[in-house]
Amino acid sequence: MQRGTERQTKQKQAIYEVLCSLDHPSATEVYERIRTQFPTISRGTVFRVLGGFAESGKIRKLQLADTDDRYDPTLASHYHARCRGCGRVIDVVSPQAEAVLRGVRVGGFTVDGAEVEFFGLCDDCKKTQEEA
Amino acid sequence: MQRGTERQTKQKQAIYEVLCSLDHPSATEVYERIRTQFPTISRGTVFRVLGGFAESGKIRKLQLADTDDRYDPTLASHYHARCRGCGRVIDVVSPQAEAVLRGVRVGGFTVDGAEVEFFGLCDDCKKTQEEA
DNA sequence: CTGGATGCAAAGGTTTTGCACGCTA
DNA sequence: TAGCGTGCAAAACCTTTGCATCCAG
Repeated sequence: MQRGTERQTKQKQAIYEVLCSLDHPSATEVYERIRTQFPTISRGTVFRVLGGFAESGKIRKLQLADTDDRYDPTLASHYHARCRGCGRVIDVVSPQAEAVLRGVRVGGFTVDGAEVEFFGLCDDCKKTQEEA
Repeated sequence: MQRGTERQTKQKQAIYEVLCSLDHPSATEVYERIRTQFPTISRGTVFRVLGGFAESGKIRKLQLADTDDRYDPTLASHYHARCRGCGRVIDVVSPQAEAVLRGVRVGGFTVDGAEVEFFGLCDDCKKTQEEA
């Protein structure tokens, strides 16, 4: 009956820092990157730590279409836009959308949250596409 | 210069029917189910056919959080709610949310679509949880 | 007939797990 | 010192692919 005492370790700290320095990275990207300064860290640890952070609410886990899971250290409420061209993920803030979504009622179901993923093309990819 | 002539086969037909008879199934669920009436069908075929349907726009491919890809034969615009308890997926229709999301502008990005996933508990799971 | 569609099986890639050892508190 | 966290490696999963064969058009 002992409360899960979360322990502070260099690995956790490093993983969190790397996460913040990258842009919506996947677990593998964090792993690759952290490996440069922490050659012995294991994939399993990265997945476990990231998963733990997400579960405890310290970070967010993004499960977007057509790509592996990504992690986001930004906790403030926001959505995401994903470029169909380069896969880049951009943060989207829309208090208006938030308000409307919060008001949506689903029969036989109690809603307690919603995620939105926008699709489209970022300016760079759009330009490239137009040139072609 | 020959247009990709899509061929009609019993497998495709059966896969589509099974998809309609199940509730937002994953490719594996479709495979298991179809196997009862089509013992020799292969996993690869189910994935290929489902993927092809999705790409051609005949069905929708749902990539929801914490679960494998699911397929939805309903093309009319709608969103999805996923029960945290049993994982059940429920269709959600909200013209209002749709309208608002269509109006969202993202800097440096051209939005051409949006998906929404609601989270919560279905009545059954809510009841079960309250009893505990 | 012809080329797309299947079946089969093996490969791929991501995420999870079991275990023994190490290290934080 | 106790037991959570880590490293390592194998397992589990879902999905994709290569290739020979089959069959719809």
